[in-house]
Amino acid sequence: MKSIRLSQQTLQVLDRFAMEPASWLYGYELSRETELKSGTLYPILMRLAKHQLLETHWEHAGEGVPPRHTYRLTSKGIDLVKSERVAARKQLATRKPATAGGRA
Amino acid sequence: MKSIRLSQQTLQVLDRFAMEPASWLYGYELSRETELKSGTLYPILMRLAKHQLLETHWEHAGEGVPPRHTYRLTSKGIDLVKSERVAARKQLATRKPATAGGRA
DNA sequence: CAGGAAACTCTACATATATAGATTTTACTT
DNA sequence: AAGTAAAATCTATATATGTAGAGTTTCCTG
Repeated sequence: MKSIRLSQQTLQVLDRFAMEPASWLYGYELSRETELKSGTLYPILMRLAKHQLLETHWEHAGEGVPPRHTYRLTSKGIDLVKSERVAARKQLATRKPATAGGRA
Repeated sequence: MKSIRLSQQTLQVLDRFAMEPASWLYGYELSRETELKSGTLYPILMRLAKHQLLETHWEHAGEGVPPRHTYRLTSKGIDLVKSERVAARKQLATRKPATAGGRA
């Protein structure tokens, strides 16, 4: 399996998951928070799940309540988010040296 | 529990179920076939279920497929539909005598 | 770097279930 | 029959998930 492309939109989604690494989140909620359209978001979620960065689950809330398709970071997903953070910091350091921590 | 009101729309729905008394049907399908709007249809289904004329079930079709809320006639529902049919025939007979079965 | 293939995004639409609140219909009571 | 209370319908909107297909971006290879 080819490795996934970490577009800006995909990173946005991963970052939202990284805020609460243990929680199950569902599409509509994510679409409100990231302001990604469903036609962008759902394919991203499916790709992330296919690459096992997210695991999925249909949540049964109750009798009259339609089940929700929920997603959560796998440990592989958590690792990826962490290393992406490191990479982002490094790149930032290269391009804009010492905005924070420079001489007073 | 007060007995349910058998409006024209409710009878339409019951009749559709009576066409296939053993099958589970779901809302969207019924809304296309009866041309009832979802805002009319879903409350009818919920009322019929509340009165135990229909039983309900969330159908899990598969991994990528959202579950559907399906409904089916209970035996009580089947009885009611049958007796409604008899009642309708009687009323018809009273009002329009012998359109079918008259003398040749 | 140019060209093409694959991956991805975006717009639009389809599928699916449900609720809020205004209006209408029905049933009950006098 | 008129009043009224309850029940049902209807319009509009929200919630929720997904796909098709056009267009764009990215990656890879010569």
